[in-house]
Amino acid sequence: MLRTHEAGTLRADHSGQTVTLTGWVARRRDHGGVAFLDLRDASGVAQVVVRDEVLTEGDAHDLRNEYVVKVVGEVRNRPEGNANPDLPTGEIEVIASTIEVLNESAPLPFQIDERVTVGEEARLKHRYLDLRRPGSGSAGHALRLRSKVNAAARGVLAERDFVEIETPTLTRSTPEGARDFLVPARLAPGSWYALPQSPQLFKQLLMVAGMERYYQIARCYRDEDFRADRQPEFTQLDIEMSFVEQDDVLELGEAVVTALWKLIDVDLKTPFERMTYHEAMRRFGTDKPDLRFGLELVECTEFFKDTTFRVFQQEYVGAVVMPGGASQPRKQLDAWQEWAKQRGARGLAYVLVQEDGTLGGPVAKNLTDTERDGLAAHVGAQPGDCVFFAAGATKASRALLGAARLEIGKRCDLIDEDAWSFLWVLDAPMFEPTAEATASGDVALGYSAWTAVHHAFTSPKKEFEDTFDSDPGAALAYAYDMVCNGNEIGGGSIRIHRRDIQERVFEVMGLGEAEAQEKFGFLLDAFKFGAPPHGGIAFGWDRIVMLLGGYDSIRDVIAFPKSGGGYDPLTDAPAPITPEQRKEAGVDAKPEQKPDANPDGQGA
RNA sequence: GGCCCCGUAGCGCAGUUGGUUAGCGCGCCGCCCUGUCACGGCGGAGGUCGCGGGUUCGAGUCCCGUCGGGGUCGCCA
Repeated sequence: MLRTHEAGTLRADHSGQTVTLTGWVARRRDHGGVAFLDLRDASGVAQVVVRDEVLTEGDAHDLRNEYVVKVVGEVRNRPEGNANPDLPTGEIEVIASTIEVLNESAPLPFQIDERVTVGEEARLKHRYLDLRRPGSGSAGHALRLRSKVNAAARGVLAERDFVEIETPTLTRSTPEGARDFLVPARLAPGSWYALPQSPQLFKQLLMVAGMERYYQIARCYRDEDFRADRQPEFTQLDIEMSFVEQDDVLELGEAVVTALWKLIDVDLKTPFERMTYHEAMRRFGTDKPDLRFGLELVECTEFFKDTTFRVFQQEYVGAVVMPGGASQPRKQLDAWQEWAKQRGARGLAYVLVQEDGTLGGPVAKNLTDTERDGLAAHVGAQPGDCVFFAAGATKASRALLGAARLEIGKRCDLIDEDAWSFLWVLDAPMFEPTAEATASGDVALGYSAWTAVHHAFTSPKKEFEDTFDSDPGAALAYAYDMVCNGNEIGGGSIRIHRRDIQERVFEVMGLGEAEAQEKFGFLLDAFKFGAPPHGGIAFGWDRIVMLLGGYDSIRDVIAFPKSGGGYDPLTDAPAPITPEQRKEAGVDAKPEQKPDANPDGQGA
């Protein structure tokens, strides 16, 4: 090693020792005859005192920020009154006897000092400098945390004899909802690999293979539009187990997550709270409720059963209360309308409960006396509160109220930012009407009235085994999501392992035998040979590290993330290819037209 | 794809109702300084105001378009 100690580890009891340090010049305070260098390495910072003669000898007179240096010197306690209590190494300093410049640094595009704010665009373009920035909120800290997260998960899984297995990243398009990234196959011009959206099918094959307990920290690829919590390539902790029931998977999931939160000194209570999908939708208007605050939705359909107010004569009427909301100025209430419209709603009806108990706002005068008298009590509103209503289709109205609940929680500061709320959302429906899916632009798999909510291999709950095809809308699945503070951080299901049930599921989805065989024949084939009952779960790894570290974006916890449009500001990828590459890759090759070829190129 | 916000020096930002030479902090360059710790002092360099068009006597400022970034809805295990 070029050094004997790491700068950030030096303490008063090193005093008197001669040490060799290596690192970067974080800052230089030159007083003419003596200069103070803050020497930074990965462990932290130590102050080095350099006399003018030593600087001259080391040809280090023009030392600038981020020069790489090697310092030999003696550790000693700082003179009386010169200690720096803000620094872990503040008791001591290193009196340099020699200093050697190992490398110079050009002037920086931005300052490494973590107290200086730098825009994300600049940081991503020079990510290697961004990662060099110290501090607990830095991207570099996030990567170190992430490494510990990986190790903690591996620890739990190794303890239980799980097998870590890598699956291909060049594969066939798998039947999940998103667009695939495609890679041309040079040796088969006109044919393409797809990058996996997840290792879903491979992990099921591994169960058929008798591995029994599989996991992988797996890179997944989806060609969709991005968000703060989405990247074109992202990471899942992917797990699959044989001979298990739903409770076994949930228990394992809790064990993994508990180990992760221990890293930030949070003890999670297990088992986690459980809630059915329907209950979550009814009470919170979402399948990933944030339970750090109350403010549940109130069903009002029955209450307004005989209403004369046309707006409320709907399949569903619901409400959410905004504490103290009655004092909002008119402008603010109008802004709520805009907010609702942005979400595709017509608006957000509201009633203001005045301090004297009378009701205000434009809706109030349309209500009958009985309705006015009972309303506040029914929705649990106090004088001074504002009651927001949504009326219309059940699903859309609840979604709007659920979003309003969150917005109210934020605006009224009802969310305890230090709290961690974990729960399982269980019993998701197996199918949703294709109309709902396609109306929202979804590409439905198959050609029937129903499409799978989770995916096509999700097992119906035992009590729906006989009826899921006669009444698909009512069928519930062994499907579960782990929710943390309103974020879905993991999800999975018990899979179908019986061929007859799988075929009936395909039938509900309108997927013919030939088409099923074409899309994932290799899985169906495998299932002929003694597929064990199995199930699993996948965790959104980037999102989990983001939550653990308190970051706002998953870009902060990815070493080299992409910006909007899938662009990498560091490498300038994606980039055009040369005509030669184009020819060789076979990008433009026309595939041979098979007689029964399906024109649908979506790969589901 | 829709909507909202942003784009001014290497970085972070200000720039009034459209008005003369576009500012501030940090950084950078030079000189000085022996106890500083986001050291300090003196001096200096650095700008196609994202790009294109328009309105105007005059545009960083107003209008249209476009590109880039961020957020959000759509979409997305």
